[in-house]
Amino acid sequence: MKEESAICYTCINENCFIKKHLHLEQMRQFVLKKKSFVCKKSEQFITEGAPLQGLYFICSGKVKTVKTGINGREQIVRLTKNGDTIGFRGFGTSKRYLIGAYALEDSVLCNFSNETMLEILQTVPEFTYALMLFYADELNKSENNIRKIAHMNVRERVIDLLLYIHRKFGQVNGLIDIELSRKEIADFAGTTEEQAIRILSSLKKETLIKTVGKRIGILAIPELRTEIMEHKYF
DNA sequence: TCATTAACTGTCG
DNA sequence: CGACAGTTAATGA
Repeated sequence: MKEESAICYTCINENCFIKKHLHLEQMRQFVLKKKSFVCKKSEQFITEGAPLQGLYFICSGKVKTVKTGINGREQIVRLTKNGDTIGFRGFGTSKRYLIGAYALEDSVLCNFSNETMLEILQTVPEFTYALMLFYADELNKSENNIRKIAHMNVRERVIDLLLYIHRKFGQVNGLIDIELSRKEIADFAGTTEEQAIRILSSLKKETLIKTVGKRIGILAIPELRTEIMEHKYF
């Protein structure tokens, strides 16, 4: 990728952490140190346990982050899209990445080195404060996820995932705008591919969703939502 | 055309 | 609910 096209000042990702603080002139020196590159679909750009190489920001595309379990089964930790940040969990404390990351489609990634991140955090308080809020929010989400995994059955977890990707990636022409294999759906819901397929099939029979190849469209959001409603509070 | 891959189904423990 | 076997459809050397 030409470094030029990924210069932050012309970037369209208004929700990107870097972009949001670009009005501060102190940021200019740091942005220039950024490295951008392309990661093709299904390629891995962070290896679990590899030494930290700073933070990644998604300029365009979609990415999944995973943790590998004991039996070689993968657990998808997050699904992320352009504007999102990756690799922040091990940042600062751990010397190694705690997750692996794969591109779900051809993606452009921006990377800031550990040193550059440190400099930004020490010289731009607005950025540091925003990042702290971000961490707090992420912590809250992850605690919610623990509860989900503990109390929801497989069907409910799949439904929860469908509603989540529907909200996060949106629906185009009646189909959710992300391509996940059935295996990946299973990895996110913490189950096996076959189980995930069965649940999708029954949801389809109940005309709550529809499928076109890999793509999934949600037909009855309220019905699906009520099914997992009881897990949202107590 | 053959081989590979992914979605899907049936069944058993 | 997970694991294994087996079918089907699409894709591509």
